Amino acid sequence: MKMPQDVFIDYLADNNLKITPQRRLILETILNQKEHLSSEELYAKVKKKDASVGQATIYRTLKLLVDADIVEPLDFADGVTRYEASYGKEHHDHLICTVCSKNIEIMDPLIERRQEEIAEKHGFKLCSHKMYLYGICEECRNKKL
Amino acid sequence: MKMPQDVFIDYLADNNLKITPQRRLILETILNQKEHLSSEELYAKVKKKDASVGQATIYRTLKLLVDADIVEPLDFADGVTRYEASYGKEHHDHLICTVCSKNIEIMDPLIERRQEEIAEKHGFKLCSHKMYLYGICEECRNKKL
DNA sequence: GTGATTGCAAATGTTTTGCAACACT
DNA sequence: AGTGTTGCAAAACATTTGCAATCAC
Repeated sequence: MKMPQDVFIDYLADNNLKITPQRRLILETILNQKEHLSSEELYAKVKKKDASVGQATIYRTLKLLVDADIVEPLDFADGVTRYEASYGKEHHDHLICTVCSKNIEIMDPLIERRQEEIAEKHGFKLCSHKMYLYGICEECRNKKL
Repeated sequence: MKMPQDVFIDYLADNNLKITPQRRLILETILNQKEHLSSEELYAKVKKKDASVGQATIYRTLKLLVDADIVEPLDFADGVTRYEASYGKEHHDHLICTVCSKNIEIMDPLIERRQEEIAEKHGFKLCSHKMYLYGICEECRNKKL
């Protein structure tokens, strides 16, 4: 299995784009991160390593990484797009606490299979899907009492 | 089954809010609409009936309608929130053609139940969920050949 | 009459874009 | 050298908010 870095390099080469220190740094920063970072949060982390990097470069590089299928945009319905390194990882969905933003990764073959069936039934060839479950976690429910 | 209009009136009364021509008009406009309107599109439709209504009133009223469980916000991940009248209608998800944007409403009790189970397993009380299936419809696949 | 509501314009917050300077190949 | 890239600031975009005038009850 290729490293994400190499996938990126290949993607850039294939599209006549250039490998730059900023692009390397931004990808490294995402890869070293367990959590789902917003562009703003990523910007802060990148700045710690190189204060000269601009916001715009973050956005532009994220777009490339998404396009290269290395990173996936997530929508937790709080107004910001978050990103996670997805290359080489198994697909999963998210269960999100709407109070504390706790985020659990879920994987359910039964649902995955059913989604395929539904798409097929309607004559669709499924490309991708997004599923977000929003709820309140046990901790937060107990806090309220 | 109560009419959505009456649900709204009750909701307003319960919260010491007032019934205004603008609020009536906005609800009517959404109810008369089959498609999923963005705030912008709704604004345009409302203006045709009463040009004096402001954007802000659209947003404020949409918030009320969502809160009253009459209308549901949809997120098709294209930067705009869309809305659909949901009161009295069964919950459904969306199957979207990424080529022609065709949009099919789907309903699958099996998936719904499974979602509940997954949430419960993790100690969550499920509030809502979003599921979007993205694929290419038969028509668009045939066009390509 | 009183408090909620409105339209407007200004503010907000995220993401995008134009541009001149600069860097990768 | 030449095209792609960068940082900056300004722009764009959807949405929210402050406020004085107005309206519903």
